[in-house]
Amino acid sequence: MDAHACERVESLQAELERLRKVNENLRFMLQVMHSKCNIIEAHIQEMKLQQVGSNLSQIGPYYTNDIKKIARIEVPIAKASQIVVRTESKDSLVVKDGYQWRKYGQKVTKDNPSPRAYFRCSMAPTGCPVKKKKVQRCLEDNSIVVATYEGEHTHDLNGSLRMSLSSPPITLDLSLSGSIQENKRPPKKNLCKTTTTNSRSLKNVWLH
DNA sequence: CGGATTTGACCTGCGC
DNA sequence: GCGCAGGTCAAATCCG
Ligand SMILES: [Zn+2]
Repeated sequence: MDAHACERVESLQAELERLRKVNENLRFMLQVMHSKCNIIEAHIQEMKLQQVGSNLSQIGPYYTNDIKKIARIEVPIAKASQIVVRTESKDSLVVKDGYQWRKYGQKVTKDNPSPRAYFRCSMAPTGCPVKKKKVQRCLEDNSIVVATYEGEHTHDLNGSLRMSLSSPPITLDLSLSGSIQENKRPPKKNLCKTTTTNSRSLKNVWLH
């Protein structure tokens, strides 16, 4: 065996690993782009519906079915924010993001082989209109989780989690809580906090 | 013992 | 109406 061959094999393995990581990042970014596209599509729909609604109201009274439809379609658009989170291949579908959620359901969907989990805020009697939906595993990459939040908390993240900020075994929360504390979710801005595409700091992305 | 999770049952909108 | 697909409820169970 030449040392040449061994060396070449090693370098090729290193290259393979590097490319694997690159591929991982690209998958993540693709997921982010997909989510953004969904959001843009939703906005276009909303604008269309507004136009149609105004036209119809100009023309005259229309049926309550249409009103119900429009309301049902428009309401989820109004209050929905997504976050694309990269986890470290944990099965734990239980998200610890600084708030405390209570899981109330889980269903498998038609298109996604992995189930979708539903959460509610643990402080419902404290007046907290929230609904949370979460689906994981973008069909092959089990390290990507897309969480969709609906509604906003009225309470701060008191009452519980004071996680260590160093390196907890659960991977996906510290950067998230930081973004919550800092970004504070501007109410009507399309700004997405995308962590830089540098090398490893690509963790999660807030979309709105 | 109290709260969270699990998980099948149940409900509801929607298309046929 | 019927059936499907997705969303929610609630009894049972788990876990500290
Ligand atoms: Zn809350």
